[in-house]
Amino acid sequence: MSYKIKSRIWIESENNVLLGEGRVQLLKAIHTNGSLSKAAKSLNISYKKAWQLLDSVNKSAKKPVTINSVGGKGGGGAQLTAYGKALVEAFDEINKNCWRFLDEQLSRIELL
Amino acid sequence: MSYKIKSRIWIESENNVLLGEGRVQLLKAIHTNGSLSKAAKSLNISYKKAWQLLDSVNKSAKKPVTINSVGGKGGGGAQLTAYGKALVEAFDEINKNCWRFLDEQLSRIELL
DNA sequence: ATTCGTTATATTTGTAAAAACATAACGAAA
DNA sequence: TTTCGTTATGTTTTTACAAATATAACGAAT
Repeated sequence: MSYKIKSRIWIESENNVLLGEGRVQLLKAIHTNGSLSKAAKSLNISYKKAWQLLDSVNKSAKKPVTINSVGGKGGGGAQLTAYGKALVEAFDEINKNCWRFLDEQLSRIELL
Repeated sequence: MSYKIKSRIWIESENNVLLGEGRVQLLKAIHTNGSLSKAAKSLNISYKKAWQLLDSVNKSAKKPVTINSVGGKGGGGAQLTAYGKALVEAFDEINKNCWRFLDEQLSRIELL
């Protein structure tokens, strides 16, 4: 067969994106790095892009996904809320389930 | 809830895309229009882009997906092969199944 | 009060993808 | 043999998006 099926999923609210793969990756990087700027560096994206993504997520979420602090020792930082962590986990699980589902669907096709 | 989950799926072979939503849409338009140029017009894309897409599909498919004829009465035309039709149907079905599956997955999430 | 690495934001520059434009080749039919 | 609307392809222009650059504001700790 040798064909592969791929997918991209995302969750929207009123034509604003809440979560997608990039956003989830960013939230994970924030969690492990403790700041948005370090998270951006770790993903090789500009701080600005990271900030825009995070801002967009926080705006379309029902509750805050991160707590951002500015100034102070170390300059500040950002950390995931419990809600944010739960969202990340939920998204990842749906995504994995989707992959499994699609692989199974593809294997039924005899034409390829 | 009011959140919606969306997806994009595609089938690849050795990092070339065989089918995706745009390609399938194009194949359908070829089938209903009888020519690539008319199909492109109906989709509001340039002929060149349509040709490149179709070429890519035919190159990564095991068997021809369209039969293209150049010259002659009416200038020529393009039509789907039986194999092409079968691929389109298979893709559409997987896609619909995926939508159903994802909606069902989303409905399990209580956080949203 | 100075320092520091952040968050937050605006502005400019660069780049890759898309669109637009142009044109050759084709071949059945009149 | 001329005509026609195609397929097939190259070239240029435009546009959208990402990247780069710059800078203000912040506030706990020293």
